[in-house]
Amino acid sequence: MPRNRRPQDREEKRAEIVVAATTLFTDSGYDETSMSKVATAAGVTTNTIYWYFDDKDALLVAVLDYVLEAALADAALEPERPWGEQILWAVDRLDQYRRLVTVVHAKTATSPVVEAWHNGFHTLVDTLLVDGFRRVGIPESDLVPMAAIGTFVVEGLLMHPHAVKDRRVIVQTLVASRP
Amino acid sequence: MPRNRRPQDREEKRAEIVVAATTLFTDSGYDETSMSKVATAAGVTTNTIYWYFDDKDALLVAVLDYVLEAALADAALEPERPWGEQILWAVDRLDQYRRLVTVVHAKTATSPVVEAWHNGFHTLVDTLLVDGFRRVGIPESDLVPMAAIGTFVVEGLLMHPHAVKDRRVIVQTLVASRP
DNA sequence: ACCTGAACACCGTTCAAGT
DNA sequence: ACCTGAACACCGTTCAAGT
Repeated sequence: MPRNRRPQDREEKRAEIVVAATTLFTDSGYDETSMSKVATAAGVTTNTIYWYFDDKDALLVAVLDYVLEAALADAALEPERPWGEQILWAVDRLDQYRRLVTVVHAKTATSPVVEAWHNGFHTLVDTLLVDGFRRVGIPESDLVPMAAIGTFVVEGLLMHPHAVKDRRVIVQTLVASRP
Repeated sequence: MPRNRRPQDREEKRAEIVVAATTLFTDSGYDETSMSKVATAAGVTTNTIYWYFDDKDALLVAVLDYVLEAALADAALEPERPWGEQILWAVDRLDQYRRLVTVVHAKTATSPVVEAWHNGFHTLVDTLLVDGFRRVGIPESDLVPMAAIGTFVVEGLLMHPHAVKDRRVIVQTLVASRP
């Protein structure tokens, strides 16, 4: 058995746990999903999870990484769109992860590892929003506050259910607004 | 002992529990505060709390009501201000309750009683924002999406720490924006 | 290196029993 | 009506023991 076989297996097993946790966390919620439920869904024993992850927070971060990576890969395949459509696409794409969005904000206050992920996520989103607003002609001096407002609108739409039509009106109003 | 003495006592005892829970929930967090900690702080036994509240979620809602009522009473005492200053005052006033804001959003998905409070809160905030934006001359047709954006900005500022100065720039950009 | 059975301390909640 | 002691089922996490 070659030496590089093992790490391969380890990654596969780890991934199975992450996939199981993703489904449960997004559908039933983080607090509502016990480690033993994740274990059962992944076909392992509860404490086996602790061989792969430090604790439940670390498993959450792994789920967040997994979900974000998939969304970014999807985004790369998508055609260029008008700026408003781009934002709406992202909101639609992330809509299924509402429960992750709320739990990240709640856990950020107490879990350093979740807080770190949250910071990195906001840095990424901020970069994307600054670029987008620059492209539609927002003056350089207003880009930072506009990106902040954009972030809050995207998060707000993810945290509060809205009809697809209402989302559209809100986002169009946002991208059409000028300070 | 007159018959109306009892309800008085009951309210006092209930209020003591709410005050104790408010401090603990806002400072240490909801999940991090056990019912037994609330009980100790309030000088009662754990299960006495269940005589006054259905469960931990109901206690959270009582805390939310208490905190909101105090903030509204404060607001009534405040002088009229320019629209942007009004929003900034509210953000400053509610800043201490960041942890309540995040936990409300997280629990809304699973607790009907928290969800009901959350809905009521948004109805209230929406009314205030529509009025405010109308006063600064936003056309009637844009009031609804602008109020939604305003809500998301206020919540976003409460959920993400910002320097006071950055808050000001963001809110000023918001109120100066026109679709 | 990887996995498990059994335990630990703690949690929200309940309930029979007291006054 | 109000409060308690004691219990219940469950939780995240640990650890000695196995392979």
